[in-house]
Amino acid sequence: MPTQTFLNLDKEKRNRIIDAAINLFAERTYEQTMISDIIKIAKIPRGSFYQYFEDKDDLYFYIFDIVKLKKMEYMKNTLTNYENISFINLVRKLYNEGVKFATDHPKYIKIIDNLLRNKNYIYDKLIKNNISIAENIYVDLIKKDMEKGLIRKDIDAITFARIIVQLTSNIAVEELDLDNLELSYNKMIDKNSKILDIIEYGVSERIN
Amino acid sequence: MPTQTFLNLDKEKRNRIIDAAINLFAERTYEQTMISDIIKIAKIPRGSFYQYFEDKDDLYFYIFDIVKLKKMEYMKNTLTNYENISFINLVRKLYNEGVKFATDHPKYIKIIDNLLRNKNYIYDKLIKNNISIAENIYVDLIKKDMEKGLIRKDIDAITFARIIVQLTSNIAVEELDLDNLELSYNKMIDKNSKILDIIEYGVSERIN
DNA sequence: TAATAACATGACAGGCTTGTCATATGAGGT
DNA sequence: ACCTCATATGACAAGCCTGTCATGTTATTA
Repeated sequence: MPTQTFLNLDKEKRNRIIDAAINLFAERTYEQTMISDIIKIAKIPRGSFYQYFEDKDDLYFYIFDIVKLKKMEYMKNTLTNYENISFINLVRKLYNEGVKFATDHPKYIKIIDNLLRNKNYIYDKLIKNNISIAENIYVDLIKKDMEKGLIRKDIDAITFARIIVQLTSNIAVEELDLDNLELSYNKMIDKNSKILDIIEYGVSERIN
Repeated sequence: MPTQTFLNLDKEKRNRIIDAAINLFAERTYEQTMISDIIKIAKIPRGSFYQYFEDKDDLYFYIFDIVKLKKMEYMKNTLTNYENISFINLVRKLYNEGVKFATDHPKYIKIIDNLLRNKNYIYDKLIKNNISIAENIYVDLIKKDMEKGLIRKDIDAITFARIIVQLTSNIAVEELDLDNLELSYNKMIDKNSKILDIIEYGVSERIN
């Protein structure tokens, strides 16, 4: 948590620091990003930084919170209202919302991507837990769809949930090209749809 | 490449260094592993290390080569002789051979895992290229199976290949428990089989 | 045995980072 | 004008790591 001093800062200065951090964490991993770089770009003295944040972790968590909140804005609706939709279509929707978020806020998605690519203690703190929560929710939804006959009952729900987590958390970002966001958007949407088509067919009730 | 001096070393000393490196690279990532740790465990002076290897990269590449060669031993047969087998069954076979390798040489698979989890420049050098080679081979095989009617023709071959790469390179290791290798083995084989069942059905020709 | 080549050794310089602290500056209230 | 509290500042200590090098030590060969 940033200090009160940081929160009291005038907006311009605060944003200078936040922007510098976002730009750097988007370019490099957590370890590769040095406080020295951040203060150089944000044009604040070293001493000030430590008056605003306890340490690098403190800053990173603060920035990641901003990213997370923004991503939630895109998914909130879907996540609070998924009763009347099949699991696969829920995943489709979330995926597409994620893609929209990614192209609207490429730097934010780069930050997330850097975190996912680097499974250190920060990853453990910020992601690991959430993934297992997601997995559990997915398993429940999959089981419901099994009852409804949308998914074969001989599928292993946990395995299926993990396939989804695995595929959704990684593949999309590879296509993100900062210089051509519109093309990236279309590519990602297309790819997601193709992946989920295969999966959907793979788990659907066999027609005998 | 290690120096001639290193290769001239008596076996005991050479193995002490190799073992120390393997143990450390299995426990920690490349960046987290310090030369100081290696020489402490191998019980050689700092100066000697630099008489054997140019730097940390040099040692790492050497160790990784050992790992790669060992893994190849397990897959060689399948990889040189995959004409009369469907793509999905090839993947099944390779996957199961990978699992055998993993349980026979848990430290080696940990080294690979640490590399896959940390996408830095070492990853780029050692893995990235191979993945795209694998992808290309997969695409060819997928297309052949499409001709044979084993895989639906409306599947996007590249997408399918990537799904396979993605799933096979990541999921298995999560189950590896060094304290119970037999159980791990069974779990991994089981999981792989379940994943590939879903995928196989997902891409197979629809029966109308 | 003497000379030469191969190998061993650890102190040390150099580079980079983080976090601290004593001091300076400014803003608001009385 | 003065005092006080909040904020600003950058030099610096301390830590850590890498790679080098001058100097021993051992092996080999003539």
